[in-house]
Amino acid sequence: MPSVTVENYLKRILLLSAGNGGLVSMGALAEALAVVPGTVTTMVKALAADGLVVHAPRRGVRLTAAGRRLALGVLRRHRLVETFLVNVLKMDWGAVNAEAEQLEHAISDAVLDRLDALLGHPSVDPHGDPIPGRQGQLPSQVYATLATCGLARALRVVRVTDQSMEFLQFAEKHGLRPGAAVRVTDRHLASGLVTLRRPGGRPLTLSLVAAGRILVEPER
Amino acid sequence: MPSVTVENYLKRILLLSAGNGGLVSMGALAEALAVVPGTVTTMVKALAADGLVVHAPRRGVRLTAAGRRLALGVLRRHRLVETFLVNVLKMDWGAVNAEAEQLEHAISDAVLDRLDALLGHPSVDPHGDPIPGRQGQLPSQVYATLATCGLARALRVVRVTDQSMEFLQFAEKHGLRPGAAVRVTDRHLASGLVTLRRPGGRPLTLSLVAAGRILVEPER
DNA sequence: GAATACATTTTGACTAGTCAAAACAAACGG
DNA sequence: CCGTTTGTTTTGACTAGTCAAAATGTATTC
Ligand SMILES: [Mn+2]
Ligand SMILES: [Mn+2]
Ligand SMILES: [Mn+2]
Ligand SMILES: [Mn+2]
Repeated sequence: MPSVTVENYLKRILLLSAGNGGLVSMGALAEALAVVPGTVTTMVKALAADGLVVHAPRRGVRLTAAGRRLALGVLRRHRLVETFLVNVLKMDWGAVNAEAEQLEHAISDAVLDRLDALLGHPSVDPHGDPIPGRQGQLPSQVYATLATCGLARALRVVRVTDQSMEFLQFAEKHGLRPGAAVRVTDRHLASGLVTLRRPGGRPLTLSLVAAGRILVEPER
Repeated sequence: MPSVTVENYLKRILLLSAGNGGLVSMGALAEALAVVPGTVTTMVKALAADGLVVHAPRRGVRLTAAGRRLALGVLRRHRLVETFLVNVLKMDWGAVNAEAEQLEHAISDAVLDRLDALLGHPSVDPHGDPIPGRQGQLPSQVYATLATCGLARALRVVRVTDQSMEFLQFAEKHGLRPGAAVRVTDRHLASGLVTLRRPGGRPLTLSLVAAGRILVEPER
C-alpha cells in the first residue's frame, strides 16, 4: 500500500543512515534519489505526517520504527530478487541492482516466501549484502576493508559495497567476489595505492577509495 | 517508458478487442479497469494523441500497430510470469493472475529472455492462454467449448478462460486443467446445464456459462 | 561580529491520473 | 415521430509527485 515512491524514499533513507547517527541530510537524499532538494523536503514532510520518518528541519531525517519496518521489507525484496537473478537466472551481478530496483516494488509476500525457499533462505545477496529477515532482523557486523586491513594477512572477501556496473564488472574480472581469498601486499598512502595478490592471480593495484569498497575478514 | 497505467489500458484493450471487430467500448474498458467511464474517455484521448490507439468517439477504441505491439509485450510478460510462478515457484494457478498483474510492469527484456529460456520457451501459460512471441506473434486458434462441442466425443481441455480465483480453484478441484481428458455426456438447453465425465472421475454438472469458459479440442 | 557561502525550505507551477456530476448524443420504444 | 433510456463526453476538482527559482537559515571565513 505504500507507493513505489514512498518505498524508494524509505529504503534510501535506511541505506544512507548507516553512516551518521541515523540522520540523513536532504541533500544526500536528493542526490541519491535523483530529484531536486526541494522535492525531498516536500516528500519528507509528507512521510513525517504519515509517521514513517521524523524530520528535524535543517538537520535531517530519520526513520521511525514503522518506517524502518517498511524499509527493511523493501530491502529484503531487493536483495532476494538480486540473489534470484544471479543464482537462478545466471545474470551478471553488475546488472541485477537496476533490475531489482523495479522488481522490489512488485513482489508480494507470497511470492517472496517461495523465492526465499527456492534459494535456500540465503543470508547474503550476490554482493555479500546481508538480507533482512522476515521480521526485519538485519545483522550489522563491522568488517575491515582492503583499505584498512592488516598487511600480508590471509583474507577472504565478504562483501563488495559498490552497486555500479563498472566497479562490479572490474571486481568480477579480477576474482574479487565474496568468498575469494586475497591478501594485501602493499599500501602506499602518499600515492593512495593498494596492491593485492590473489592465489594464482597476478598482483593487482587499485586506489584506496576503491579498496575501501571491498570488505574482508581474516581467513577462517 | 510507457507508465504502468498506459500498459494496463493497452493490455486491457487488446484482451477486450477479441470479441468485437477490434472496437472496445468505453464502458467495457472502464468496467475492466475498475475506473469511471469519464476517466477512460480522458485517458483514451491521451493514448490517441500518443498514437497508441484510434478513438472513434461514441463508437469505441482500437489499438494502432504501435499500441498493439506494446500490448503484446505486456501480455507476454504477464503470461510468462504466470508460467514461472506456477511451474517454478509452485504457486496456485488461481493466485498467479493477481501477482502477474504487478510483475508484468517490472520485468525487463533481459530478465524476460532468461525466464523464457528457464521455462523452455513455453507456448501457453498455466491456463492454456497463448504466450505472444518476442516479435508479437499471437496464435489465435479457434476452439470449441464445453458449451458448444459435440456430445460423447473424447476431448482434451486446452484452455480455461476465466481468471477468477474461485473458478480456477473449482476447475482445479475437478481436474479441469489444460491437458485433461473429458467428454460431455449431456447438455440440456432449457435448464442451461452441461454434464461431463472425466475418466476415473465422478460426473460433473455445470452451467452453460461456466462450460463456455472451458475450451477443448478433439482427443488426438 | 559582519560578510559570505551553502544547504534547506518555500512558493508557484506543472503533469498524470482519477472521480463526481452535469451535459450531451444516439438508440429505442411506443 | 417524439420522449425516454443508456452510454459517452465534458467540466471542475482533487491527489501524488515533481521542478525552477526565490527566500531563508546556518556555518564558515575573515
Ligand atoms: Mn526501487
Ligand atoms: Mn546487492
Ligand atoms: Mn498490470
Ligand atoms: Mn493466464
